Amino acid sequence: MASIQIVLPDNSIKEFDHEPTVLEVAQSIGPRLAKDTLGGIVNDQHSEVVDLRTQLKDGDHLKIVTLKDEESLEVIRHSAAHVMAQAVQELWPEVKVTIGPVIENGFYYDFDSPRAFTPEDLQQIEKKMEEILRRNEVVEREVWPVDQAVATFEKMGERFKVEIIKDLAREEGVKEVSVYRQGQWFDLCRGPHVQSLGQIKAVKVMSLAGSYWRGDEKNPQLQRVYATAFNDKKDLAEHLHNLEEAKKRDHRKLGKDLNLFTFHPLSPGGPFFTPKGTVIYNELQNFLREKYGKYGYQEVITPQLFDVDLYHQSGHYENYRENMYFSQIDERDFSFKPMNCPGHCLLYSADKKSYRDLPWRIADFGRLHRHERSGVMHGLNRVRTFCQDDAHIFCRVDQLQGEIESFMSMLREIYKQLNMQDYRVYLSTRPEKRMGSDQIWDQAEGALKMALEALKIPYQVNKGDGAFYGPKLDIMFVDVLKRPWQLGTLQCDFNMPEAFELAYVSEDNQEERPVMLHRAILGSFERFIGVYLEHTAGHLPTWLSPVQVRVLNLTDRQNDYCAQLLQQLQEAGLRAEWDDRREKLGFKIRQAQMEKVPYMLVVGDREMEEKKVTIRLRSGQSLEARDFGVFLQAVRQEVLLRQFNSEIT
RNA sequence: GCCCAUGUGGCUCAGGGGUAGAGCACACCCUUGGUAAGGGUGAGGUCGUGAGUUCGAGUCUCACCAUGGGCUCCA
Repeated sequence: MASIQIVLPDNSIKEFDHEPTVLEVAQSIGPRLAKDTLGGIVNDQHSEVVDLRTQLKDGDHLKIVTLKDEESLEVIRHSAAHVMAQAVQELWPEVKVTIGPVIENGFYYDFDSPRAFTPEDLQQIEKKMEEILRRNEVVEREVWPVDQAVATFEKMGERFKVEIIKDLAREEGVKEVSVYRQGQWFDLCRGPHVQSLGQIKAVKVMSLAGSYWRGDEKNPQLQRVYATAFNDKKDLAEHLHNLEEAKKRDHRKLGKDLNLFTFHPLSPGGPFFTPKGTVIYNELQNFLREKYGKYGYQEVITPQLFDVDLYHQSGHYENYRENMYFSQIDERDFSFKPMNCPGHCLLYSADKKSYRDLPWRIADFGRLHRHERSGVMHGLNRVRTFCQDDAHIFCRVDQLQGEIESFMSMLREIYKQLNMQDYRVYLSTRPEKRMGSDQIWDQAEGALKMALEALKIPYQVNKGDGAFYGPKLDIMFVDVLKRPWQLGTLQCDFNMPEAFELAYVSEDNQEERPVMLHRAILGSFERFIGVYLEHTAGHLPTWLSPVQVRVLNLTDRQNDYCAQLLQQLQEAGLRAEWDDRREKLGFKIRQAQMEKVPYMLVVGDREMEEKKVTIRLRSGQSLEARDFGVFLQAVRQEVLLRQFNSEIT
């Protein structure tokens, strides 16, 4: 018999007289390894883990996955999802199962239950899961013909499973399906799964939520139980700790604690920025204005309210009405603008444009209103009124690449200055349903690609994910907690210029249609402030801090000196305060710390006599006393240059 | 919009049928204090809104409003 060779990561070869499973290979290496085996990675395919019961072929490269490997989490969690489903059905046999996939930090299972689960039920589920894990049952894989599977699940009343199997048979022509059995309980599943349930060391049921069968509102509503599983108790504890940390830097909490913004029931989704929050808002706007100057943009102001006819022309009424606010005045229908582009098109055609006017880059900090569905609002991240750092560029097709490059450079510059170094770029290309000729799409997609390549910016292609009116770039910012946020975007638009019959006169005196680029870097000020607060945990750079310097006196003997300092700080354009309350230094420091004031100037008799200040940073570090003028210069410089980190040490 | 949870002074929360509590913040007084809370006194709430049950409702029931977790992850 021909021998079957399996290649291990160190390039050693194991030989078999038949096609072995992953587990058999592990057994051939050693019993300890076999015991710990959770799956395998075959031929290094995107580190996708296959079931340990998978049969290997001659010449396969195999990496055995054990508890020690990151990849094992997927297997553990997948099996833990089955354990949860089993636990729920042991507790409430009438509950039907649907699906239970692994997600980013855990897994969930969607149940069809006649009774809504309660928070107490979650604890019960967790207890039952632990009980099942202790039984340490062996997990077995069985392969059933479709007919048998349908009949079995039908008899059990598991209608969702039946639907899944029938769909698989119909859409993918599947003839048989795999079933995993643990003791009496079994579930239809592709795998991979553990050898025995005792290999799952740490589980935690997290939360409860509503969901819909196959994610569609029209389908029956299911109950989703979120949970997670880890390789050991320590990792689980660490994960829970990280969640606590994320909670601490939740922008809604910081917004309250730092007194930056608030909400009122009379304007759901309508944030109020306090004086302090408004400082951040305006500073960001000024920051962008400075960049606009550098990159050749002109700022414009356009109306808030438009006759609905505008939105018929732009197509928003037909496609976006659900999200718009309307108002009738003098028997005429108006709508609040949900975006700036239609207004900008009107402004574009207010006068005759020549090719010499292009590219025409106009920026607008106009307020937008979008009627988001009531259940989707979330702090500053999703609101109903907001302001984008929006701009539109009208240009010729052959100018596209240059404009895209310029945009990406500007984005890179801004993100770098804000210490947002980690971001990903996605290029979405033509969808099935689209407008415009293939030639225009070729040009636009080509321009996007060439611009990214010219700047050596790595990107991923989302094939077919573009808008019907043009391809786009989406920029996902990844924050310090590794969470992605979509902030920046650049979209090519062939539709709007068409709808508004925009034109320019070319060199040879022909009327030509410009291309329109929609672009934003921060997204919206609202969302950006939310994201940035979480990214920095509220430790905003000095130039964005509502209070930049606070003077703290020890006794009222220093009052005159402190008043002088305050005046000089304010005259230098800094946002400075003097805490002149008759409180102890420790108390004043505590307060300034909690407000995350970047610089605390401690002034006692010593400082006063030597005309110095002692600086305390919000990091807790205390610096030695120095000349006030030197400090003032340094802070001014830091603010002027909008530095992220303090140079004062 | 849908499912579940929550809503008590500015903030964080306790109280679960007999008519409102704490800490912080706030005001005043004492304390002049060297790097994250000195002490005292006081003011402040028709307990999200509306209806119902009850002799009596923050407390139980229902409706509404708002907020929070989700509704994208597909055997």
